[in-house]
Amino acid sequence: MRGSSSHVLSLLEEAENKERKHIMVHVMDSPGENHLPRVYIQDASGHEGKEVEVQGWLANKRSSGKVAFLLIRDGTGLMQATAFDGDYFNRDKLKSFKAVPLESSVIARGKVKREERAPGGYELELRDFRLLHAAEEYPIQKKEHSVDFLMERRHLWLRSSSQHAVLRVRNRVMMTIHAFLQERGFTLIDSPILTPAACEGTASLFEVPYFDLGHAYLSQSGQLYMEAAAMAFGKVYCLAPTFRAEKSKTRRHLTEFWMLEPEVAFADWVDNMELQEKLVSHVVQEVLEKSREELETLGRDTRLLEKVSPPFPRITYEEALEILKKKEFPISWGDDLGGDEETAVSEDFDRPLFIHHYPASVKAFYMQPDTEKPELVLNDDLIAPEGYGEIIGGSQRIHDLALLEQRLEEHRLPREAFEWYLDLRRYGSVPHSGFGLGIERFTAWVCGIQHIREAIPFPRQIYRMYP
RNA sequence: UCCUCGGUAGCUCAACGGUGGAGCAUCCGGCUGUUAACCGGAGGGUUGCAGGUUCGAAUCCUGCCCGGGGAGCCA
Repeated sequence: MRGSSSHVLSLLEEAENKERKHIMVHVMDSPGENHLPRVYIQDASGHEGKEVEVQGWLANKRSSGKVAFLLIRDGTGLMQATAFDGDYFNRDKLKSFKAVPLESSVIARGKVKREERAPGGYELELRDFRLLHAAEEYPIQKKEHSVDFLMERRHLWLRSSSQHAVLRVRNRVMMTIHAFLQERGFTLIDSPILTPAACEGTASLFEVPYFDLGHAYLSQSGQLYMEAAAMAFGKVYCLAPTFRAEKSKTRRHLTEFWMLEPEVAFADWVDNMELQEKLVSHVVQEVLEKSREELETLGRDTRLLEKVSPPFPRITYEEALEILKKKEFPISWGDDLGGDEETAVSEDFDRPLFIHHYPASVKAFYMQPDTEKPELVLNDDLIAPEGYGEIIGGSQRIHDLALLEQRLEEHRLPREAFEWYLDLRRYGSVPHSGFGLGIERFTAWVCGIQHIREAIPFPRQIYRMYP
């Protein structure tokens, strides 16, 4: 592989001739000619003093007359490659690095060296550099952009360190949830995406044509199916996309988002809250421990996250009203709590806050009323601190057939569509409870980002379907 | 659907009734340890669209289009 630096130069000349468009070169030489171990950047420290090959993209570059710095990104990390005027590169050839466009795909070979001045503590002393594909001028620059500009280029924005960090945390959240529930005997049961009718009857639904049966609707919750599954498997959950055709235009809403929905048979509303606080605490602590680097990249102040451990403070809806009245909110019994109200109440607490026992009139038809005060239901909302709002909504479900029938009528829901659901109350009905956790809201809170659209790889919003 | 803010160079913004500028990006040149590197030079504009007021409009008025933030709804 000697003479490879002239290889760079020739490629660049070729690029100039073609006005730097779409240069593809063969990467693999005849096997065995240069058999360097291909190393991922996150593992580079284990190869100190050895010659390795790194495959990636050019994230940034700097140079002076006799030294060039090439910052390479490979998905696992960032590594600086250095080239000097010396044995492997002369001054002219160093100059040619300046012409390699950002985000070009490259293969770099050299010796791994410990270097305090390099980002990450290690750098690659470059001996050979290959341009796999010379990028066109990269639209996302090193200085700031508007969110709109970046969202139009979401497919490229994913490469930036902040977005990379958020989605790595999301990955950690998802995997930790699965592990937590699996270890506790839960079975993953996938709910259908195409459904025949509204689960809760209130929110608007996305409608899709469905052969001779007319229309299907994209699922807005897997809960009713989870209730069926809980009667078969005891402890179940789904973690799946959810669709809401509401014209919500806020930082807390997406039209397509992912929701975790556990459901447990023989569990009451208190068991339900205990499961929620254990799950939330465990996931937060796992992210703090195993995704610390990502949180640092995001500049997340983790002091409040460190405090997230059971038990969470619990107040009733009526106690929440008292707090709001002291803060001079114009609210009266029977009103639902909006985002501003939730934030105002949660400000008094330094941990996630349960608000339970809401008026039945503002909640879904399937929620179990309190025996003493039947105008209240055995539900809970979990409000994240720092203004991130509701991340969980949960409740004990109605197990009595007659009561559920009555509720369907009151909510004017088509009974036919719910016959199967009523069956669950005909054949061995039991008290049972469950909840829904919004993955993007949770991830946004843990990451400390302002808008949940960055917490999903390709957000769907009312005015955005691209890319 | 409602409230509110905005649309000027490739990007982020300034100019707020009197000849459209800056930083970054791009191109050219310089620099031996850079960290969103730095220094010098060059090119780059139908000010979202349509109409109106005015001697004169990016700027004021009307309508439309597009987007941001928020409300409602909820995860």
